[in-house]
Amino acid sequence: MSLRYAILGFLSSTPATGYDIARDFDQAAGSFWHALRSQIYGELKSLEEAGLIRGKIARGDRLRRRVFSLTPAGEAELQGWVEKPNDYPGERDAERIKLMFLDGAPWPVIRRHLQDHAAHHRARFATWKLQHDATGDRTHRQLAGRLSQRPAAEHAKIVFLKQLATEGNMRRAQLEIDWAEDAIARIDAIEASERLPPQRRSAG
Amino acid sequence: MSLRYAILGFLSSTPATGYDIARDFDQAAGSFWHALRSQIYGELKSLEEAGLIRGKIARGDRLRRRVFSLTPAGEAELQGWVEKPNDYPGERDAERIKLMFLDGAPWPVIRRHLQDHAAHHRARFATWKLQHDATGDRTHRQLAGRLSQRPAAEHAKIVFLKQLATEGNMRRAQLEIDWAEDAIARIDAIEASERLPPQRRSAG
DNA sequence: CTGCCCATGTAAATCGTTACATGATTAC
DNA sequence: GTAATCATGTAACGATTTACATGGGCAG
Repeated sequence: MSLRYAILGFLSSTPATGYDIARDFDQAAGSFWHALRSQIYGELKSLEEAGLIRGKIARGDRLRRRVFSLTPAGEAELQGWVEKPNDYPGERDAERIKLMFLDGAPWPVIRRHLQDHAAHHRARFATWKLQHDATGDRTHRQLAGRLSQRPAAEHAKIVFLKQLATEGNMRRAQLEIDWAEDAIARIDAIEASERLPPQRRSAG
Repeated sequence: MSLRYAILGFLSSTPATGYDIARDFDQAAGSFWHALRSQIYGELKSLEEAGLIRGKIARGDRLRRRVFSLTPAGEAELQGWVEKPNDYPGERDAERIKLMFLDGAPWPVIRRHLQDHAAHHRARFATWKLQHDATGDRTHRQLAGRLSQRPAAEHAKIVFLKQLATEGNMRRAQLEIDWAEDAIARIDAIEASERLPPQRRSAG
């Protein structure tokens, strides 16, 4: 059900077309909830049928783009949802399964797995950092829209929460990098010791 | 597709019935890939049709339980999969969406959200630690099965990788706890300063 | 007038959850 | 005998991915 609310959240910052949402989702609410165009259009349809959003075609728009915005019911629905305790999904982590069952593979294959992992999270870190910085200096598009419709007294809180979220994700990415690099160092040590002929315990 | 491989991985440690898998999944391969009984039975059926596992009813078993084990094709399929680079799924994190759009809620509601988050991950940490310790002393059931069918020379590697995985998850859980506690402390400070009458900058 | 981006969808298939259905065995 | 647990599934629904389909506007 979360896509529903990710979209409501997006639209609570600024009205947008389905295309806008699909295009910007990965830099805004959707950076925490990935979704594809096809799914977004479907969800918009169902949100409109539920009366939570309304789509209007600006007169004179030749492309007949439908610009969606929240209805009061939609605002209430979003607010009700965010205040409900989160229910955490079960673990689903293919990377860990691969790692565990790589125990029949040679060390270089395992090292590669961990290097890929670190590389992936270095890229993730960079994109979270961009969002974090763009939030700090208020150049972030969605954020700017949100601030513009809220009293100045609330701005600090809005920025604080958004940065709390992005900061947490930066810390997560950094942890994955550190974990993988630690693991690689330990594997280097293991491999080095395996390459030596078996040693006696005494140094005599 | 990963459930398929989580099950293949499970069965690569020990033969089991669908019921066994469903019961023990959360302490074994399934601790990294949550799944329900109904889905497991379905996947077993499809794995058997694909010739990757085989189910046998032990003669004399009144319950006619089907004990599944990997075929050589299944072993090859698993090995091929784990060595392929992982493709990381898009972000899907309802907690972060809630946090961001809690900016219209009072601080106590936000603090509660973060306390719940910390509590959730304290529980997760504890279960990962149990697995990690049970791996270290070889009392972990699935691990014991796996070790018993592999040469002693490989045991250290098998334990190392499993502990690498559980250790990583412990670190993740700890990070979430730290992040939430940091955030709560910052909110405490904000609230304390908000409760004071607006202060002038000079201390005169 | 051609290729690219804007813009909106539908269809089919797969993956995952929730609810339902059934029967055997074991402990009390 | 009856309740709990063992054991195996099916059905319906919802969420997600992949592929397909269509047409307008704009720059060269």
